[in-house]
Amino acid sequence: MDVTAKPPGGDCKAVGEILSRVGDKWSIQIVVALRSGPRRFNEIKRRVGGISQQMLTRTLKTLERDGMVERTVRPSTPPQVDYTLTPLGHSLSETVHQLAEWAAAHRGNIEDNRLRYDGRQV
Amino acid sequence: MDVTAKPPGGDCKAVGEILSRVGDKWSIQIVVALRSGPRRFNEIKRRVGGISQQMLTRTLKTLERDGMVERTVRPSTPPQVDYTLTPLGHSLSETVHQLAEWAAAHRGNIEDNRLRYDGRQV
DNA sequence: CGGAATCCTGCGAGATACTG
DNA sequence: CAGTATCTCGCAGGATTCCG
Repeated sequence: MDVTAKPPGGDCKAVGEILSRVGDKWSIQIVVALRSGPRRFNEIKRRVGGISQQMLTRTLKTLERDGMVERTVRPSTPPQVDYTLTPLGHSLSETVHQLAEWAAAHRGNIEDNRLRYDGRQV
Repeated sequence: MDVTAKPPGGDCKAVGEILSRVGDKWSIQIVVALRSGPRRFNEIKRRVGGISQQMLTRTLKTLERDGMVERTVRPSTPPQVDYTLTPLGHSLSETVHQLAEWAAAHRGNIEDNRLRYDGRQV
């Protein structure tokens, strides 16, 4: 079967793929950190907070691979690298923003449900 | 600092929470499987496809805890259990649908980017 | 049929140290 | 400053078996 085709119900798998791509621990936070403009490596690290440089490097590379961010090296001493959100990255951040609003709107509700559930179960 | 308070920029963390909650391998697929109405355990298992009953049980329980699905036991022989999407679950599925559309719209783009990136790097 | 309990594995992810 | 290389560990998630 051709994967490039778009079967009627096949999108669910695509969503799953996107979600696992973007649903990892850092991708979204990095994208959000880049919304306001180009940032340098350690600048992002500081803004995200709690991320190891290992994961930052890794995640940035994946995001770059997917065309979400663009990496620009300026050969100076010390070397300076800027990361910028591409249009695709921006459009993702917009979409994620929807989810963010949903999350903000229902967070209390969910926590409430959890407390009730846990209260019952113990 | 009070975590229950809602600081202006604090939503990003909430999103992260929701994403890691919902961004796991199965939650979304289960929610989607339940959109069309109540389903029984093995029915869901069949519809989702590829999930172990272990993970199905686990994920359903978490979704129930968060108030996304409701579990209804009908004491018959053999026992019959129905899972239904709550209003909260439905609203989630709506929101996720947005993401699904984004995914569907940009999937080709992303794959393209990957191929190009991989081609360059080798 | 719908689970619970148990065991096992790989990968996500952190910490640390080294390089250019 | 901006990475790369290792090492390690926890946990998501799979397979299998047992229970009511």
